[in-house]
Order: sequence, then C-alpha cells, then structure tokens
Amino acid sequence: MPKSKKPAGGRPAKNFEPRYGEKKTSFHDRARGGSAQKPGSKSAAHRGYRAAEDGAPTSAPRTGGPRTGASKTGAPKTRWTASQRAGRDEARSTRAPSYNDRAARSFDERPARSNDERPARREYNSERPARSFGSDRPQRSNDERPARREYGNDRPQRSNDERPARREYNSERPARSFGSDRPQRSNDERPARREYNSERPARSFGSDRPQRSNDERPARREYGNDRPQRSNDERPARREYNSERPARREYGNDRPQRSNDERPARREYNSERPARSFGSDRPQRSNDERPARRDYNTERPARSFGTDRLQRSQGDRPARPYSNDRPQRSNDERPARREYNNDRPARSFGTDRPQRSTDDRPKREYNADRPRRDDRDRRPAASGNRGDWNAPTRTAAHQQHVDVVHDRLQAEAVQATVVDGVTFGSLGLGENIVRTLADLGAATPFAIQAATIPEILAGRDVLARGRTGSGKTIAFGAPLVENVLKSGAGKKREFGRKPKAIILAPTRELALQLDRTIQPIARSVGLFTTQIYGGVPQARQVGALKKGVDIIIGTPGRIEDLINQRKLDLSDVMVAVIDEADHMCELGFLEPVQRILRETADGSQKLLFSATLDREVSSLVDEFLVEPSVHEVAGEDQASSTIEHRVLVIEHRDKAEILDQLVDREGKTLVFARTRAYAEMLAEQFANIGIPAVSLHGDLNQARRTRNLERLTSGRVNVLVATDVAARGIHVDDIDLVIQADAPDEYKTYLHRSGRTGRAGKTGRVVTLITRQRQRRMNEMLERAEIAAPFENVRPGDDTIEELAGRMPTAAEITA
DNA sequence: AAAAAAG
Repeated sequence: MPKSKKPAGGRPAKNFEPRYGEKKTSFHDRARGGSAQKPGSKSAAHRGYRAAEDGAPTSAPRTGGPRTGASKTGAPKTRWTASQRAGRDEARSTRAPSYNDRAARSFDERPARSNDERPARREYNSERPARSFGSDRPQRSNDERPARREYGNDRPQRSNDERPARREYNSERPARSFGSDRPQRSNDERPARREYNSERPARSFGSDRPQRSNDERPARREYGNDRPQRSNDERPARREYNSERPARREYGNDRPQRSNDERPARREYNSERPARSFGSDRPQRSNDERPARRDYNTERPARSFGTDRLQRSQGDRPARPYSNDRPQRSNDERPARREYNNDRPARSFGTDRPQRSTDDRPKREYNADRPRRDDRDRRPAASGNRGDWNAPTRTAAHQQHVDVVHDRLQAEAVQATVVDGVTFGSLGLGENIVRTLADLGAATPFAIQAATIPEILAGRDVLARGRTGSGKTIAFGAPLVENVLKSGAGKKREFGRKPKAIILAPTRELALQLDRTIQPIARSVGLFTTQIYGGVPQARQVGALKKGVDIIIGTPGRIEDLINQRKLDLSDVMVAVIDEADHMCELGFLEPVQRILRETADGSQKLLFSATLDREVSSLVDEFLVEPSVHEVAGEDQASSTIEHRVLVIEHRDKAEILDQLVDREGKTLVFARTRAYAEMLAEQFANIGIPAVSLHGDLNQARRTRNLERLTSGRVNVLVATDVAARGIHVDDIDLVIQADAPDEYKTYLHRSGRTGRAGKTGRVVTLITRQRQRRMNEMLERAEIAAPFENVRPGDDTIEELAGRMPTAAEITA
C-alpha cells in the first residue's frame, strides 16, 4: 500500500502544489496540525516553482512575477549544487533562479538565528498563518519553514527549548510525508512512540540537556544503560514500530524452503544465473539448462543486429585468433562462454597484446570513419580480446570449480607496476584534459585508467572492472571527452547540435556526481555536458538540449522520457557509457537501457564499467558490444583492500540500541537500511537521541536527496542513513564507517556498500548487524564476496561496540 | 526491496 501511494506522489504532489498557491494553503495545512507534511514540500517546492514559471501556463506566472523581480536584485546563488549550477548556466536563458536563491540564502542564515527566533519558532504552528505578512516573512515564507522542520539537525542547537519543540515535532509526524508507509502504523504506533518520547525528558533529566552539546555522549550512553529497565514500557512500542520486521523475517524464513520452489523461477529470469552460486545444481543442470541457454542464443538472430552478427560469423575476422570458433558459435559456442573464467591466467599477457598495440589504434578515426560496426568487424582486430569475453577452451570440470568461486568475466589483468611512469599524456589524452585532471587531483593514472584509456581512445568497446574507489569515472570520462573532441575537430559548435556521447547511471546522485567530474574535463576543451535525470523540472534540461550539448549524463527514466517527447535525439551519439553496468542489467533497468542504446548511432562505441562486472552484463554485451576488450586490475582482491570487515551477531531486540551506540562517534558514518521506511526511521531515531542524522532514499524528493547528501559531504551531519540508492558509486570523502543495519542479500551489494568507505587507499571499516539465524547466509555471502570477516556476538554496551565506533587507524599507521 | 518518469 504505502508504495502505491508513493508514486502517486503523496509527497511530491503536495510539494509542488502548495507552492504556486498562496502561502496560505501551506500555512493552513500546517496550522491544521497534521501539516508536518509540508516540510518536505518546501524544497521540492522550489523546483516546482521554477517549473511552473518555466512552462506552466496557469497561475504560476502571476505569483512568480513579482517575486522574481525582487529576487533578481539578489545575485543568483547557491540553491543548486555546483554541477547543477553549471547546467543552469547553459539553460539560463530560460529564467533567473533568483527567487529560489533567496530561499537558499535564508536557509544559510538559519543557524545564526538561534536566540531571537526561538520564541517565534515555538509558536510556529499557531502563528504561521498570521505571520506570513511580516516584513521578513515574505522572503522566507514558503521556503524556509518547511525546510527547517525536516532537519532533525537543527535540533541539537536549540539547547533549551528543544525538548518541547521536539515533542511537537514528533506529534506532527503522523501527518508527515511518510504517510504513505506509515499508514499502518498510524493508530497503533504513534501513541507508543510518544510515550517513548515522553520518557525522554525524564531520562535525560532536563538539566543535563542544555549542556548536552559537550556532555552528550556520555549521557547518551547512560541512555543505553537505561534501556534494559525500560524494557517493559518501551519495547512494545519499538516492536510495533518495526512493523515491517515480521515481514522481513518471514522472508528470511522462506529462503531455505524456497530452495526448490523458487530457484526455477530465477533461472528463467537470468538464464546465466543458475550457473552461479550453487555448485550442487550444476551437475543436474548440465543437461536441462543447456537447452535454455540455447534458446537464449536463438534470440540473437532475431535481434536488430542479427545481420551484423551473421556477417561476422562468416569469417570477416580472419585476424582474430578465435575466428575459428566463431562460425560454430551460433548454437554451440555458448557453453564456451561459461568457461570464460578459466582462461584467466593464461591470457593476460598473451601474444595478443603486442599485435594490438600499434596498428589498431590509429585506424579508429571518428571523423570519417565513425565507428561503424562493419568497420570494426573488419578491423584487424588483433587482440583476440573478444576471446576474453567468450573464452573458448575449457573443460567442464574446471568450469564448475571456477563458477562456484566467482562469476567473473575473463579479463585482461593490468599489473599495477605497469602503471609506474605512465602519465595521462602518454596514454593519449590532450594537454587541456591532462591539466584538468591534475586540477581534479588526478596527477597520474590509476591502474584501471592506464588500462582503459588507450583502449577507449582507440575506439574499442570496453568492459572494465575496477574495485570501488579505484577511479573508474576518469577511466572512461577523460577518453570519452577526447573522443568526442576529435570527432568534432574543425567543426564549430552549432546551436541545437545533437549530443555526441551519453553516460547512463542508475541513480540521480551518481549521475550528478559523474557530471561533477566530467564536466570540468569537457569544459576544458570547450565541450558541454548536461544532466538529464528525473525528479526535477524538465525545462532546464530541455533548454540545455535546445542550445546544444555534447555529452549527456543521466538516468534512464528521464532520458527515455525526453526521447519519447522528441526533445532528445541520440542519433549522433558515438560513445555510450553504462556505469554500474551489472546493476543496469538488472530487472527494472535492463530494458530501458537497451532501448536507449538502440537510439544511439549505429556502431557507436560502448563502454561498460562496474566494480562488480559479471556475466549479468552479457545481456548488453551480446547485443551491443563488438569485440569488447575486458579489463580489470591485477591483485585487486579484498585481501589487499584497506577495508576492515566485521560482523556483529546480535539479538534483534538489541538492534536499535546497538545502532545508537555505533553511530555515536566522530567521523562520517553511513548506515544502510533495506527499506526506505526503515532508513527514515533510523535517521529519526538517531536525531532523537541527539545525533544529527539525515536520510537518503527514494521517498524523498530530489531536493532533499541532494541536500541531505550534501549535508554529509559538507560535514554538517556525520550520519547518513540510506537505502541502496547510496550503495553504488556515491563518493563522499572520509566515510570511515559503514554500518549495515540490514545485511544485504547479494554479495555484490555488500561490495558496493562497503565500497563507500576505504576509497582511494584510505582505511575504512564495515560493520554488519545480523541475527543468529542469519549467520549461515551471511557466511555464504561473504564467501562469494571473497571477504574475510570475524563474527562476534555482541550485546548493547559491549566493548566491541565502542571499539568499532572508534577511530580506524590510517593506512600509514597500520604499516608502521 | 530498491531504483528509474510524471503533469
């Protein structure tokens, strides 16, 4: 239920609507008491407001007009993140963002307000309506209030008044934005939770509170000690409040039983999957499944590129070492693919390499020679890298062994040492780009970059796996810019030109972050990028497209949307990147991604990147990639990682308390929860005990998502509770602890989540909480991830917790 | 379960 509501946009809808309407609307709502919902609307509202102005026909202009004027006086400022701003520049012509900027500014002022405004704030609810016409208000009116409410963080500062305020805060809750999920709780839990709060004051002994800012920590721990006593009153409340839990547990319980029933289903889904984890299945499968896989192959011909494929198989590729296999391939070869792992060792430094090095490269010219599929096929494709993907020779015995261990792609290993002495310039990047990379902090190439940059510059399709934080963005971003530049050499940038490159990411945050890195590189050579993702008004994006951009970075939904609206034309796209490629090949993503790739120019270059690149991507590789070269970095196993992994086996009823204690620390902490509701709840829970925390998940409007992430990045809060939306790609400096409040189900998820820490050689720690029942599953997962982590039984207050919350020694210290 | 489009 909750979910269905969400899309309907309990939140978003509300956020946008009140905006144009008079403030009254929102004030009334708030005064009404439930109103907590408004807070969310605020930020969303900004955008909504803008949208209305840009394109909305109706009332918007009126309200917007005057304000706009007013705001114009103020300089355009930071409502948008740096990268967004950049995008704005391009679309500026649309309109000045000043009104919003104003709001942003006032937000910044907030902290300063401490003493004077307090009273005002308390009356907040009742006063609101009346207030709106105050002298200050007009500026602040809609934007600030709500925003402030969202911030659990402000709370702590409010030393004296806080308690009461907070209670109100909670009482509003029910009405709040999460209404969608909450509904179930609404009657039963609220009361319960209030009691919880009501205890609070008693607990902390009001007198302590004010001092809290410094003394808090100890106090909080005491809190932990109180817990046990509370057991009778509170526990019930908490249990109810985890209404989801039961469901989850059932899920866990089902698993084992499922083994027979469900597997089949999954197999159908990904025909390759089965090959994976369950060695025991293997034997049986050999006969049963093969057919299935063949079906898969038979699809091939049907596909749009079937024709190319055929030609290829006829032996266009004499030069290719595996050419002999090719012809046979159509039906029989597939099996070979399974064996791909075994080749590994033999391969990497094979004789193939040398051949490739000099001859192929130059051939690829973007101008005349625009990567046409045929051309590529004809290319003296030396390398035999294709074989990397579909490695032929292997025995079934080996096969099985390898598959059980891991489901990796065969890849060309790059020795880290090879990187020594290599510079970006020597890899083939132009001066401006090299300089910009240096400015970005990338003075010399990382291993993965050294490996892929020449390949990409040569125009080859590339699959690359580099572990989290190893510099993949630059690995594809820099050469992509270079290629686009080359292709347009001599041409002037036309107005309304079609994009030449596209980069797809699974989340908006990641798209944003990619742009943050790639935009400067592009700009340094006079190319433009723009972000195309959902959750924000289209106008700005469409505006940028109209003016003409060279590189698009975004998420599938909005991109497809704009394509369908004919506002985006990918027919000139010559380079397409799929970041987090394996994830993009999962159920809900695959098809949109395929449709988008089909829109790109025929023969466009495709680059697939991920830290966990496995067979799952074959769905894209088979259709879109030609002779991909596959790369990974040698010696990049978890043992060489800078991340320490720990597993805490706990009682379920202790979970909240243990989390409180773990999060009570210095340093940035990222907490992963399985559901949006639980993520939100945890953020609240932490805020309620005085630890500023924000959340990041799909239930938040984009403005809040962006802002909350920024708050962690900037250090305004140290704790972010997120769903898996933050599992991949997101880079925040100095997250030294990742806590998995819910253990992931998949090893890849584990790797990505834990990859939010220990980036670029820094140290980090990952703590996963599980219950006793889950130990076995956890073990299996760690095995697949090839991670060694001790399991420890832990109860609230144990020293282990304190140790884990403590500082992790730096890499240097460890060596010493 | 989560993510990805929405006026």
